[in-house]
Amino acid sequence: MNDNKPESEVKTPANFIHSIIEEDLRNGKNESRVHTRFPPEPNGYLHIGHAKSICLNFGTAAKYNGKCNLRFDDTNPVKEDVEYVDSIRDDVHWLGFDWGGREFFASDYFDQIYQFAEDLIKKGKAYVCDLTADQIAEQKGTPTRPGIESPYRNRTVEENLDLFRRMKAGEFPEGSKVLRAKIDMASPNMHMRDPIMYRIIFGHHHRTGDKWCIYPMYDFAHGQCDSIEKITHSLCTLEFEVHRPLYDWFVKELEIFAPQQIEFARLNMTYTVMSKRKLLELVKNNFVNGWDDPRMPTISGLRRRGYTPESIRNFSEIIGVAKRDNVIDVSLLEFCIREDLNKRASRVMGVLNPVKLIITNFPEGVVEEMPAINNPEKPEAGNRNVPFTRELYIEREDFMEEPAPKFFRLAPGKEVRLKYSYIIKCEDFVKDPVTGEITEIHCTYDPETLSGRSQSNRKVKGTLHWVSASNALEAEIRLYDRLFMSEDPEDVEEGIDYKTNLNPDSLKILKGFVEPSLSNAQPLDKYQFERIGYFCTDYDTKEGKLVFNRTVSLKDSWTKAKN
RNA sequence: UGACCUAUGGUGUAAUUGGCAACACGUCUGACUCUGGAUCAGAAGAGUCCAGGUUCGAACCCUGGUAGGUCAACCA
Repeated sequence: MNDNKPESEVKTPANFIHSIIEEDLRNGKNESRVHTRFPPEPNGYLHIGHAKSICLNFGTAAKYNGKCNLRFDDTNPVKEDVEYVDSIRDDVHWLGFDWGGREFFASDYFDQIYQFAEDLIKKGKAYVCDLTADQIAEQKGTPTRPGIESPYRNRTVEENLDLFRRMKAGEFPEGSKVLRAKIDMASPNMHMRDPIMYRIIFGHHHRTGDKWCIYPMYDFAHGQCDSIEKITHSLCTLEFEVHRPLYDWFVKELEIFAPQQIEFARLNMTYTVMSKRKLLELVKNNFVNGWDDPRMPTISGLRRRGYTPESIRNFSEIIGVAKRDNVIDVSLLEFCIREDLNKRASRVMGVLNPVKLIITNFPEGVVEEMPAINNPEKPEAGNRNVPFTRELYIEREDFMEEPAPKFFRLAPGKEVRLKYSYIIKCEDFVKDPVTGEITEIHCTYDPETLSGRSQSNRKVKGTLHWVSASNALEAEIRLYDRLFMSEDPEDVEEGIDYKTNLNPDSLKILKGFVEPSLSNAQPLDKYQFERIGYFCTDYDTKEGKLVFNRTVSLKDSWTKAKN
C-alpha cells in the first residue's frame, strides 16, 4: 500500500552495481560523485541490448544525482562512419535520455592519449615492436601455454621514442610496427602478454581526417577516456572482465584518475540475434529492409514497429542487471509494449481480412454515425463517430459456416453484437461455387439493440468489429512476426548457417480496410485495432496511401483455445 | 587441460548480509466485460548445481567437485 508515497520513495529494484555504488558513496569515494558514460562504437545501429546499457548508465546517474556522458568510441577509422554517429544520437535521445552537451569522442583525446603513450615509453613500460601480426599472434602463446618475448622488447627508451614518433609521422607502412605495453608474456591472462597499444592505419577518420596514421587500440583508449572524463563507474559487459587487469594496469602506470570498471551480463533475447555483425549481415544481404526494419531488434526497428521509449525503459528496468548469462523471453518485451499501449493507444476498427456483410433490413443509402469510445482506459480521450451502413466488412475469421464448439462469433442463425452498433442475426450467406469461399453474409438487425434503446442490454456472446464498406479507407497492413523460427537462432549444427532459422513468414502484407477517422494518421501514430492488436502508422504512409505496421497482437485466448 | 566469471520455479530478477525462498513474465482456473482485450480473484510450479563441513539455524560462510560462459583480432 504505497499509493500515497511519492515516486522517489517507492523502492526501486536493487542490483549489484547499485550496491557497489552505494558502498562507494558511504565511503566518500570520488567525493561521492557518480559519473557514468555510454560508449558505443559508431560502427552499427543500436539494438535492444544497447538500450539495456543506456538505461543502466543514464538511469544510474539519474538515481544518484550524477551525470552520464555520451562518448563515441571511434578508435578504428576503417569501421566507423558518421551515419552511425547520427543514428546513435537519435536513438539515445528518442529513448528519453539527455547527455547535457557532454557528447565526446575518443578521437577528441587522441593528442592526450598519444602523450600517455610517450609517458609509458619514457617509463620503460612500452616498446615499439617490428614483428608481423602473425608473428605476434604466434608468440603470444595460448591460454595454457605462455608466450615468448619479442626480440624488440628491450629497445632503449630513446630508440622507442624515436621509432614511435616516426610511426606517428607516417614514416612506416601499415602493419610494419606497433607499440606494445611491456608487461608479462607469461601472464595467465592473455591480455597482459604485452598487448598492442597503437597500430598504424592510413585510413581516413570521420572526425580527425588524415591527421593521424596511428590509432590507439581499445585497451589503450577506453580506460584513458574514462579517466580523462573522470568517470567514476565504467559499466561494461562481461566479455571485458578479463580486460580489467589491463585497464587497471594502464591507469596505475600512468598515475591518472582511476575509474572503476564493473561488468554486467549483456542482454540476449529469444527468437532474435543480437550481434552487430549478424545484424549488419541481415541488412547488407537484404534479409530485412534496412536497419530500421520493424523485425529488427534495433532501437530504430522497434521504433518503427511501434514500440514506445517508455515501454523499452520499463523493459530494461524489469529485466534487471546481474552477472549471469541470461536469455530474456520476447514475451516479456511484448508484455511491456502491450501494457503501455493499452493505456495510451486510441481504439479504432480495422478489418484485415474482409468479407462483405449485408444487413438486409437496413435502408440503402443511409449513413448512421455511431459514437465510439476512443480509449476505455482513458475517458478523457473522448469519443468519435464511426459511420454505419447497410454494407459492411467484417473479419473473415469472424464467420464460420459450421461453428466450432465455443465459437462465439457469427454463424448461420446466430446472433452477434456489432461493436458500438446493433445486434445482428445471420440469415444467409453466399458461397463461391468454385472456390468454396464465402463471398457475402446476409444478416438482419434489431433496431432496438442500439445503445440507449430498449433492447440495448440484451446479452449476446460475441462482439465483432466492422467497417462501412462504402466509407472505409483502404490500407496496407504489414503483419510482422518473429524474425527467426527457433528460440535460439544461433544454436545450429556444425556447418549450418544460423540464417536457415529465418522465419519465411516474418512479414505478411495485406490489403485491409480501416475506419475513416484514420484518414489523417501520421507516421508512428499508435492505435489499437479493436480485437486484433496494436498497430502504428509506417513511414511509408503518404497522401492517399495508409500503411500500418502491427506492433504486437492482442492476447488471444480464442486462438490459444483452438490449438 | 591455464586464468577469470557464473550457478535460485519454464524465463528473468530478489531475499535488508546466517532467520520459514519473494516479485515479474509465462502457464492454468474462475468472475466481469458491447474488445475472447483490459481489469479483478485464485492456483500450480523451485527447497536454491552436487557432496561434505561450520552453525540452534545456510541460497548466503568453508572444502572439494560438476556444469556453463569469457579470454589466444594490428576489432570494440
